[in-house]
Amino acid sequence: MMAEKTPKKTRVSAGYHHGDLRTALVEAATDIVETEGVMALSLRGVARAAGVSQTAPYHHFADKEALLAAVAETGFRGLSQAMVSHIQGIDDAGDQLVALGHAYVSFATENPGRFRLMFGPHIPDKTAYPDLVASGAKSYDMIKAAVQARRLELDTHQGTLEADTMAAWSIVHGLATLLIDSGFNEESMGAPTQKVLVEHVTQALVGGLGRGEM
Amino acid sequence: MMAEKTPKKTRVSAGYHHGDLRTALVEAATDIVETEGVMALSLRGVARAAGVSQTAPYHHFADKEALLAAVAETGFRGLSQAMVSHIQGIDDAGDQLVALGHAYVSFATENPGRFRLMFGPHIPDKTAYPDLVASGAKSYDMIKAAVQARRLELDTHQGTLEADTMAAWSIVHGLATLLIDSGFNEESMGAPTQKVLVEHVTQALVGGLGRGEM
DNA sequence: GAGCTAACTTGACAATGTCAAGATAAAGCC
DNA sequence: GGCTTTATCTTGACATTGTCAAGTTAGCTC
Repeated sequence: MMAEKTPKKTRVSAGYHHGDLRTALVEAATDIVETEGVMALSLRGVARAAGVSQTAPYHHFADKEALLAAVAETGFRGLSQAMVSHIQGIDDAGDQLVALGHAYVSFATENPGRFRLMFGPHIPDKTAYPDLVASGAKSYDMIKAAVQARRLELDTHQGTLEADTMAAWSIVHGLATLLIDSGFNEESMGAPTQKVLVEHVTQALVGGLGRGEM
Repeated sequence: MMAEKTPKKTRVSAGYHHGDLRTALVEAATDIVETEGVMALSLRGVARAAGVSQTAPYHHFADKEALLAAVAETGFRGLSQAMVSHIQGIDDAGDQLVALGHAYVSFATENPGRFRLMFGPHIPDKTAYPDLVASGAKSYDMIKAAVQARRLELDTHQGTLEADTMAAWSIVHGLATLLIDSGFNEESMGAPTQKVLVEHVTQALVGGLGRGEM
């Protein structure tokens, strides 16, 4: 036989014990969230998709919301991963910020279901899931680091680092949510326009950061 | 008697016919959305709050989503109203943009439930509700007009009006959603900070708009 | 092997969204 | 006035859902 043993992480498939139901459930849920939307997801449906009984998920998640939190967490991990790989080899802080913007917006438009889950109201109190908060903080910290570097480049001491970080985060986050939420893509523009938009929008910010008029 | 007749818009209260169930339902739903969150809203609960049977709402709304759309619509109306009143008497386009930012963010933080409903995934296909789209477009148009004016002030012909509008909308929308979604308010800052943040963030944009480095 | 425990199942319950059929009353027509 | 029409609201029902309680299975330790 080709595979003599079934280690921990691979599915054992057709037994009473599933082998790795937890990740199977997260994957099935992610799939549903991405293809049919959060609204269409039911715990029972996820269990069905994973080939187990309705109550099996309760041995791995406290309730439906906890499953969603796990899905959101993998989303945050994917997001910060994408951000990391987008700034590799870029030294200029301004360029880094633009690159982070591209990564952020691309992730959102490519995984709208997860993105909405990550920031939407389906997990009302996200602080109840420490792992969620932790993986979410990574993206924030990356933006903050780039903003910090940019401030050093410009020798800016105006405003606070946090406020500038919020500005940077706001603009990419806003663009991302607007792109996926307000049916902008399809009608009024084509595929390449998104990149141009991100470029323009982030440049507007990068150009404006050091220049307060207050 | 003090009130001799019951005109169309006031509740007739205790009859078989309600008088104005539609608006009563929207009001009850808005209340629940704002106090307990969208997640906690059930059609039956709304009906209960309005003092009617479970299926009464179906004579005024096709389904639960249609009720939510109506709530969201009043939200959009309130938003553009707030925006209008915030720029009254302001001539400078840059100042107008800042004022619009304040209006936008204040509306979001003061009506987080409605705001989440307006842009969140609970109404998956918003284009199915023309009135919703129409009232949403008003806010967009106001931002666009201010951006247009700002471009004239700066004599900018760089990028497109739409792209600049998206930049402006993105930054205020992003800030608004981040403020209400990522538990930022309570912990790390006090009440006055929000205003400062809006000021800083919008100024960063206004300062950057005319200054592309592309 | 015996027993322990985690993983899974069946069965049930209350709550929900929604449909079908009937009851009520307000408005229009004579 | 009385009669008919029609919009409004109700009762009753159904499938689906989230979740609990109690039982079953099987892998692990000794």
